[in-house]
Formats: sequence, structure tokens, C-alpha cells
Amino acid sequence: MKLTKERIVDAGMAVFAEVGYQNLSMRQVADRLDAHAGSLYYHVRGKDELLALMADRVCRRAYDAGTEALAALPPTAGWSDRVTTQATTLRHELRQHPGGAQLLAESPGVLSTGGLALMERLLRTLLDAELPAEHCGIAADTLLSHITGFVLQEQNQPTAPPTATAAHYAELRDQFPLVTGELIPRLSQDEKFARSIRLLCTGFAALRPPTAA
Amino acid sequence: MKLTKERIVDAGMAVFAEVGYQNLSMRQVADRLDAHAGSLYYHVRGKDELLALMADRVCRRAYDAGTEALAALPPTAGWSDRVTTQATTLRHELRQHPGGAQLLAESPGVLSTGGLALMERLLRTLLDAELPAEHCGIAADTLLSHITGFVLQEQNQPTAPPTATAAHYAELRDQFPLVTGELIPRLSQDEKFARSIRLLCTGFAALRPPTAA
DNA sequence: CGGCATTTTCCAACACCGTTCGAAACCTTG
DNA sequence: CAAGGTTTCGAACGGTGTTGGAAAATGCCG
Repeated sequence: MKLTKERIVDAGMAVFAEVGYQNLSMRQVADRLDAHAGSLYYHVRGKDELLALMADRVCRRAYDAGTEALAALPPTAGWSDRVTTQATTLRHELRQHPGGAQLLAESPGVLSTGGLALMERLLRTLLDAELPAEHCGIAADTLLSHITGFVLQEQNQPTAPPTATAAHYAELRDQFPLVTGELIPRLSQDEKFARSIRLLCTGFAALRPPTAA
Repeated sequence: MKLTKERIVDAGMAVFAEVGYQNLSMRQVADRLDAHAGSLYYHVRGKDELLALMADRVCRRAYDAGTEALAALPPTAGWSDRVTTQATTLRHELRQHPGGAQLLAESPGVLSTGGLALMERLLRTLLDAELPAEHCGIAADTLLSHITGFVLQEQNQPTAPPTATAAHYAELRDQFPLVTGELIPRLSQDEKFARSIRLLCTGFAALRPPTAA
């Protein structure tokens, strides 16, 4: 079957879902298309462009999933609910593929169409929330970079905490009582994420002009 | 001269500063020590461990730079100034090496001693600010993941904006009026970072119990 | 000092990577 | 059919992380 940019990105996403960002290779993408690695370079300038296209697709998916989730929101939902929904769907989409956050992080910025769409909707949400316009850009930027940072850290946390010696562990407890203490208790990642977004939203709310209730 | 974990990490940091995270290779590190690549594996389990050690060192440096900057703060400085100082020094340290944020992001979490030290001090700062203890963990986590996310995005923004066709550019302006509009105006990265931290701090402040003035 | 054992280094090799390039195959058009 | 452009192949290049056995260096003990 004929090779196409579209089909190459499809195959790229497929092996991405299987082996993750770190182990994605041109040869595997080509294999999935019953083609040879060199053939890809007729349609794509290099791995960078392929990754950028894939990042764009991830953004697009997150955008579409977001519109769906937003539509399911009750009409009573406030702006912070809308922000939270967008953040949650983006995180969910990033977590679909291992290393998904890295794909977004290492592809050059939010230049792609999909990334811009995400940003645009977020800005509109914040503007509709009557945030002062001059702060919306920063707010949206902060939100997005926080989300990618969160999922990134989340995705390469070691699956199994290392079997540290009891002595070494005691020493750590001694040296860093707060980090090892009951702050940051057994909170699920979902919970941590939700709270961090809530935290950001309260920060946003503090920017709003004091409107009479 | 004898090879050591310490010396290997030193060399690693040196070539890291020169070629950046993406192009750092075991062979270059070995070359700088007048050794062969295979020899490194006697002292280090693999590239992953080397990167983890380097990440730890970056954290340590950021910690030391932070204590210095904190000491230079006037005693009248409030907790938000202390938070900002820590954030700024961390960002500055990450920006020292190209791809510095990726090093921190891809090495497994904040498990190293240096990372824990950073976290511990941040937690103490927030606790001293009389934030409710159950929120401090989230707050610190949010701050850190935001910083890494910010520097990450900052560090692989394309140096030169692509020479897009005027037609295509107009279409973008049409499709995404907000992103391309005068929100997010010509703000330096420093300014954007400062404001994002300020934003987070106001969010933190909103968590504090209303103490009588 | 010699001899031995351990620690450390070399060096060649493996498998894989992204990328390039000329030749072959294919398809469309005249 | 023949010509020409489009697309694919297939081998190759230089690079990567990593391994394992041979070789050297080092420390130790008689």
C-alpha cells in the first residue's frame, strides 16, 4: 500500500503506544508499514518532523477529548470546572502512551495546530471567566507547563521503590524529616493532580477584579 | 589517573555543559578522562545511573545556590520572596546546561539526595509561611513540576521562528485569534517566569487560614 | 624480592540507531 | 510501447549503549 505522511504518523502512533517514546525508532515504524526505514525519508524530513507530527496529533486528540468532556459538563459548571476538565483530559491523553509527556515536551513548543487549539480554548475559558486579559497568557502558560511537568514526573517515577537498606532509610528520615514525613501522605496521583489544578485555579481566581456578588 | 564515580560525574557534567543533554554520550565522557567507554561500566551501572548522578549534582548545585541567594535576602523579605528566590535559582541552574530540564525530568523523580534537599527546604519555607500542613506537599510538588515544565518548554523553543508564508500566518491568526493576539505580548521569558511564580504564590496565599491582621 | 589475587582498564565486538544515496521498481502520461 | 517522474528498496556510513574476555595495574603476603 502506498506510503503517506498520514499513514506514517498512524504507524508512529501505534508503535509509540507499544514501546513508548524512548524506544520508538524509525525502523520499527517502517516495519509496521512493511516498508524499509529509508523509504520514510521520502515523505518526512527526519525523525524530528515525525515526532512533531505525532505531538500535534496527541494535542488534537486531547482537544477533541476535551470538547467532548466539556459538552458533558452540567450547565451549572463554573469556569474552574471547565479549566479542570481541560487539564484532566490533557493529562489523560498524555498518559495514554508511555513517555507521552516527553513527546510534547521535546517537540518544539506549542507551535503545531493542535497545540495552538488547546491553548486557544484555554485562553477563551480564562477570558470568559473574566480574568484580566493581561494575565490570561501567563495563566494558560503556567497551567500547560505545569501539566506537562506533572505528567513527566509521573511517567518516569520508578515503578518499584528501591529496596533501600533500613539504615539508609533511617538516615534519610533524619536528614529530610518533612519530605519523608506525613506531608504528601499516601495520595493517589489522581488526587495530587486534582489538588494541584485546584490550587492553580484559586490562584487564577485571586487575579479577578472584585466584582460585587 | 584513577577512575572514580566522582570523576566520571565531573566529566559528565563537563561534556553536558558543552554538548547538552541530547548529545551526551558515554564515549565523549570517556574521552575526556582519557579512558575507553567500556571502562566506565566498571564504576557505573549504565548511562541511566550516570544521568541520575548528574541530576543529583544539578539539584545539589541549585540547593547551594539557593542557600546563598536566600542569605542575601533582606530580613524583611516575606515567604513569597523566599519561594520566588528558590524558584529563580533552580531555573537559573537548569538553564546553565542545554537540556538541563530534561536531565531532571527524565531521571527518576526527586529521589536523589539533592532533589530531596530542594524539596525539604521548599516544604519548610511553606510551613513557616503558615500554610496548612496538608496542602504543603501539593504546593511544593506543583511548584517544582511547574518549574521543570517551564524550563523544558523554554529550552526547546526553536531559536528562530520559522519563516512561515504570510498566507499561512494569516490563516493562523484567523483560526487562533487569542494565541496570536496581544495576549502573551512581547514578554521576556524572565518576566513570564516571574509572573507565573507570583501567580502560584497568590494561590498558596489563598490557602492560608485568615489570620487577624 | 617473587608470586599470587584482586581490582581496574583495554579493546574488539554486538545490536541497534538515524540518515544518505544510487539503483531499481512502479506508475502515469504521451 | 517508450519516456519520465514518483516512489521504494537495499546497502552502507558513522554513531550509540553495552558486554565480555584478555590484559594490565595494583595491593598483599610470604
